[in-house]
Formats: sequence, C-alpha cells, structure tokens
Amino acid sequence: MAVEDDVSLIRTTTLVAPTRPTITVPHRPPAIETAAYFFGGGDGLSLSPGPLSFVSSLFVDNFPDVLTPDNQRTTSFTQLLNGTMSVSPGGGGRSTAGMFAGGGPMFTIPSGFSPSSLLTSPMFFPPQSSAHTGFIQPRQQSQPQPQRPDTFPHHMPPSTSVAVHGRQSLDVSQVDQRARNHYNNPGNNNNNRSYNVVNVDKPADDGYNWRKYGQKPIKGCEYPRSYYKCTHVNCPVKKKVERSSDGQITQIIYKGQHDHERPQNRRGGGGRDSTEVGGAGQMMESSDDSGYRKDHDDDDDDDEDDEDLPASKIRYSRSASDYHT
DNA sequence: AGCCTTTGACCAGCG
DNA sequence: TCGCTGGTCAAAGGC
Repeated sequence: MAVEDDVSLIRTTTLVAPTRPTITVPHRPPAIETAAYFFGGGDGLSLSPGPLSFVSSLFVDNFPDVLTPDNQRTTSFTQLLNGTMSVSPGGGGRSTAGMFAGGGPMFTIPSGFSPSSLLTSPMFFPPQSSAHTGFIQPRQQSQPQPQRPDTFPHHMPPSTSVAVHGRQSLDVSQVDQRARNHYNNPGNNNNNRSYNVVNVDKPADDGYNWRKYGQKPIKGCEYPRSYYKCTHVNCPVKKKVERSSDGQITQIIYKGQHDHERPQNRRGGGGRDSTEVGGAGQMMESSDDSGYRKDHDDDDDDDEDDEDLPASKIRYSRSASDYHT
C-alpha cells in the first residue's frame, strides 16, 4: 500500500521472552545503547539511583523539556508524574495505561503502562533485597536469548523506547547524546550486554484504538505475526506484533505517527480509563507509540497476550526523511 | 448496530 | 521467471 510513503516512523518493540514481564533494552547504537546504559545495561547490571529518581533525572537533568512527538515542549518527567499524570495511589489498576504512550521521540510508555504501576512496580521500587523480581537485569541473565540483530538495526532511529512490561516503554531517544558519550567511553562495558530486562507486572494500553487487520504465519515461528491499524480516521499508524515460539510477544513494530490526539473516549467505553489516558495523551500524543492493547478491559484476556509482554525491546525506525534529528 | 477478530486470498518485493 | 515471504484486503462471523 501507499502507506509506506506516509509512514515515516517505525517503532519496534522487541520482547525478549523471559518468563516474567520485563523491559529489555537491546544493545544498539547510541539510542538503544543509551537506554541500556541508563537502565543498568551499560555496565552490566547496575541501576544505582532509585528507579524513579533515576528516570526523573533523565528527564529533568538531561531533558528539562520533554519533546512530544510533535516536537512540542511539554513538561519534565517529574511534572508528568506529579501533574499531567493522574497517579492514583493504590488505585492503579490499568487505568493509566498508555499514559506515557504516545511516545514520540522523547519518552514513550506504550500502552499498559500506568503511572501507578510505574510507581509501584518493582521496576522502579524494587524490593530492597530482592532479586526476586529483578527488574533490571542483563539480558543474559534473563535468558540465553540470542541477539536479534534484526530487532535493533544499527541504523536505529534517534528515538527508541524501552518497553516496560511489554506495554510500557520509555522513549529515550534524546538520551542518546549523553549515552553516546558514555557509550564511547571505554570504561563502559556495554559490549554485548545488549539487553536490560526490567520486570513490570502491569500491562497497559497506549490509549489508542487498534484493529487487527491481518495475521501471517512467520517462517520459523510457531506463532503468527499480527498486524494492527490505528482505528482513527486517516491515521496511518500500524503496528506488527510478533511472538516467540512460546507465545510471548517478542517484538512490536510501530509504523507511522498518530496524526490525532489520543482518543478521549475509547471505543467500547467500558472499563477503559480514558480520562487518564487522555491526560497523558497530551504529551505523548502523536507518537503512535505504543499501542498495544486494544481497548476493552474486559477483553484483556484475549488480546492481553499481546500486552503481556514478558520482556521487550522496542525499536523505532523512521525513514530518513523523518529523522530530523 | 457497530466494531473487532479471523482467515484465506491477493499483491509486491526479492533472491 | 519462479518461488518465497511479507503485508494488506475483505468477507464472514462473533461479541
């Protein structure tokens, strides 16, 4: 289809399939490398700063202004957490799904990522002594998964995101520069530690509505690849979801950018916390981001698999024309 | 009724 | 040119 011409952005979320939901930051050139670094993959496994402060620092210290996909400046990560995001303590649930979704070159937390879950997630507040959930761990630790070069091409676009629990992703593209510097530093052993795995237990939705329009068996894969389109009129965004032989989502690829706001009222209305999504929508808007989940909460189970990303890698790729970096 | 998933077929790109 | 594979379309059926 001619869509290709219109679609300049391709974001891929690759999930490494550990048994638990995790965030995987692939070893990749700058952008990803950066993510890996920040998430502890850079030097192996350390994530010294507290999760929240850590992330916050990324945005505050490094990116006072968060750019939305539309290049509109928004607020700092902290602000997002405190203001834009309606974090409901305890309430949580999946409501905030997709709050960060929207993505954009800067920060993306694909669907299913709720602030509350974020705050409560072991990923950010890991049990002091627990290796139990091990939210951030070198990919090798999670599983002897072979590197997937295809997943993180060397020409990664400037923007990348880290999928948190499959549905969540942090778009750290702009962290690149700093990471790059760090990466180039011989002292940082990024070497083959390509992925960092962060476990998050709550899936989320990116706030957009998706419709599955196709499915194809993939050679060598037990599970087929699914194709989804954003249901918004004229929205060219599409995504592909691939699964590993064990049925877990291994990769999600987004194509294009949403040319509309995150829907305030999600299809089916029920259950979807559209309000929360909407709020977050402002900043992540257009970034097609995440998008996982479709919509009905009640249906979580069916499509849920898609959302139940055990671990993930997110790939963003844009056509050269879109890389106004 | 509307929207979604499923599924087989079609088409294009590539080796 | 042929076969393979990926991506999309569209009808049918379900919720």
